[in-house]
Amino acid sequence: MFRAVLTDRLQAAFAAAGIDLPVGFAPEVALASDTRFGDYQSNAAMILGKRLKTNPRALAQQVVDKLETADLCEKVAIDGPGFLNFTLSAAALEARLGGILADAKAGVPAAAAPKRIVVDFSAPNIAKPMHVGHIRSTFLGDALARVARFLGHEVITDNHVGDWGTQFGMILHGWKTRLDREALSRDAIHELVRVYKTVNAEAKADEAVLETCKGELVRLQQGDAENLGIWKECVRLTLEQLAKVYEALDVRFDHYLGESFYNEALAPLVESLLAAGIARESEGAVVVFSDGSLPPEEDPFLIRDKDDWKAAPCIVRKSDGGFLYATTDLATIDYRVRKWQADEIWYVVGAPQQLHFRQVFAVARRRGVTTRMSHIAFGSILGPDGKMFKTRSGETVGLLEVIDEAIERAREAVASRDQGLDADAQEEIARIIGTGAVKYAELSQNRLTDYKFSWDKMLSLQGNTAPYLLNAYVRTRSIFRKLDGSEPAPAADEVYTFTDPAERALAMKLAQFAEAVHDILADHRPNLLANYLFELANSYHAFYEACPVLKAEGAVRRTRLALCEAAGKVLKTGLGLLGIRTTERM
RNA sequence: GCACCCGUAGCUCAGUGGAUAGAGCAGCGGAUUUCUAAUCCGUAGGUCGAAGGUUCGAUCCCUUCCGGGUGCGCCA
Repeated sequence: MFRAVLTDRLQAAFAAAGIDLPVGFAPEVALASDTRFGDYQSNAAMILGKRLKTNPRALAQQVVDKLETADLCEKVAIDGPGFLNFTLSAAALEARLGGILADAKAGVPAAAAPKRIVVDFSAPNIAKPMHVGHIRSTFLGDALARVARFLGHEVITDNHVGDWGTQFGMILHGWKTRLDREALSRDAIHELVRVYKTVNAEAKADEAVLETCKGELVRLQQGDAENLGIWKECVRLTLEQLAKVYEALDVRFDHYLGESFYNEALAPLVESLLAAGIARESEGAVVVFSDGSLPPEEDPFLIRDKDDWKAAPCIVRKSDGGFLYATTDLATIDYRVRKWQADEIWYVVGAPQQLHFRQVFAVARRRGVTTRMSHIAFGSILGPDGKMFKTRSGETVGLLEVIDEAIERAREAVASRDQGLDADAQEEIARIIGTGAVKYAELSQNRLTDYKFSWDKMLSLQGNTAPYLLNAYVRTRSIFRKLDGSEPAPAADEVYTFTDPAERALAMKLAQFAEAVHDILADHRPNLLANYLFELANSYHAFYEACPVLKAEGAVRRTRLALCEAAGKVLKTGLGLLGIRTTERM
C-alpha cells in the first residue's frame, strides 16, 4: 500500500531530521484531497508546527531533506501553509500494476493481527417474514464478514434467530384454531404470518383472546409437549424457507443459534449474577443497577433527571419469573466467549438498540468478559411518513418483494438489449443485476443515516448503482472475449508504460484498492468500499472511452490490456466483498 | 424530562480539522457506422439547520438553540 509505505518513510524522515515528536503524535499520509496537488498528502508539518510553535514550512523542509522516496515519487512538494504533497512516479504505478495482477488478493495485504470474530447479523423472527428492515442487517453483516475473512481474520457468522419470542402465544393459539393446513404446505411463513396477524387483531379487540394466548405461551415455556411440538414445527418450516431466501441472496451462516438455544442457560445465568452481586431483586424483578465504576455521564445504568441521576436498570428476570432479551444476550455472549474463544463480537443491529447493548456489554464486562464487543448500529428505514416501519402494527414492504421487483426490472432491461443470449443466461444475469442493485443501494450508504424507503432508489439501474459497476466489469471481459486467447494474458513481470493520462488515473485508482478495503474495518463501513468501486468504475469507463485497446499495438496495447485485466480483477473482487456477483455479459 | 442519531444542491445522498464542499437523479447542451451508450464529455445548481466558541485554518471539534427520528423496569 502506497499510503502505508509513504507513512513509514515520512516517520523515518522525521526521526532522521532529529525532530522530537510529542507523545501520541505520529505523522500520517493520506490520499490527496485534490489531485491537482499530488497523489498523497500529509498535514503533519502543520500540526507539529502548531504544537512546537515553529514555522510549519521550515519544519516541512527539514523533513523533505531527509525524505527518501526516489523509488516511489517523482515529486515531493511543500505547498501552502505547509502541506507535504507526494506525486507518485509513473514507474512506481506501472510496477504496481504488475503487483496487482500477480496477487490473488489484488494487492490487499492481510491484517497485521488476525482475530477470531463472531458476526451476529440478520436475525429474522420465526413466523414473520423478513421485511425491508432486515436488508440493512443482512447485507451489512454479510459484507463485513466477507471483508474480515478476506483480510485473514477467522470469522464465525451466527444468525441469532428470534425463535422464542412472546409472539408464540398468538401463533400457538392461531395454529390450534385458525390454521389452514393446505396454505401452510404451500407457503409456511405466509400462512404463519396470516395466522399471527389474525390472532393479533382478535387479541386487541377481545381481552379473553389475549389471555388465552398468554396461557399458551406459559404452557410452551413450561415444556408442554403439544405446544413444544407446534413450536418446533414452526421453527423447522420457517428455517427451511429462510434457507432458500439466504441462498438466493448469496448469504451464508456458519450457525443458526437462535434464542431458544440459550433457554437452559438463562436461569443459572441469573443466579450467578445474583451470587456475584451484579444483579439484585427490585420490585419483584431481578435487575442490574449501576455499580458506580463509571462517571455518571458514561454509565449506561444512569439517566440524568434534572440535577440528579436516576437509575436506568437492566432487567434480567421479570417479576413473573420470565427472562428477557438482555438475559438471552448475556447467555449468548457467554457461549461465544467460552465455546468459540471469540476475540471480537460484532452485533449488526439497528441504532435504536444502542442503550440495550451498552447495558448488556457493561454487565458482561462486570462478569469478567474481556472480548471486544461492538454494536455496529445502523439507521432506520422509514416509511413515506418519515417514521419507522413497524413490524407489529403497520404493513411493511417484504424483503423478497423488493428483490423480486428488482429482478423483474433487470429482466426487462436485459431483454431490451439483445445480446444473443438464451433465456437461462438472461435470467441469471437479471438475478445478478437485481439482487446486486438492492445490495448496492444499501451498502453504498452511510450505515448510520436513516433513509426513507423508495422503490426508485432501491431499483434504479442508472447512475451510481450496481449495474454501473457491473457494466465496467463486463467491458473488461468483452475485450478479452474478442481477443479469444490469440495473445498471452498480461503478465505480472511484464514492463508496462503509460502514454495517456487516463491510464495513469486508472492505475492510481487500482492501487488504492488495498487502502479502501482496510479502511472498512476501522469503522465497519462498507460504503467506503462501495464509493471506491464507483470511482474505480468511473475511471475505467473514462479510460475505456479515451484509450482504445484492441486498436493499439505494441507496448501501448500490452499496458492497456494489463489495465483492463487488473480493473476487472479489482472490480470482481471488490463487488464480491460487498456480496455482489459479477457477470461476463449484460 | 434525559440520552443517542440525523439536518449538506430542486430530490436522494457522499464527504473531511485543511487548499476552490462532491456524486447520482431530475434540467440544459454535446459525443456512437462501438473493444457492450446500463457509457462518456460539458453546463447549471450551496448561507453545509441557526448563533456563539476553540484553531493559522471548522461543514467536521465544543456550547446553546431550532427541526426530524429513535430510545429510556418488567416486548424482542
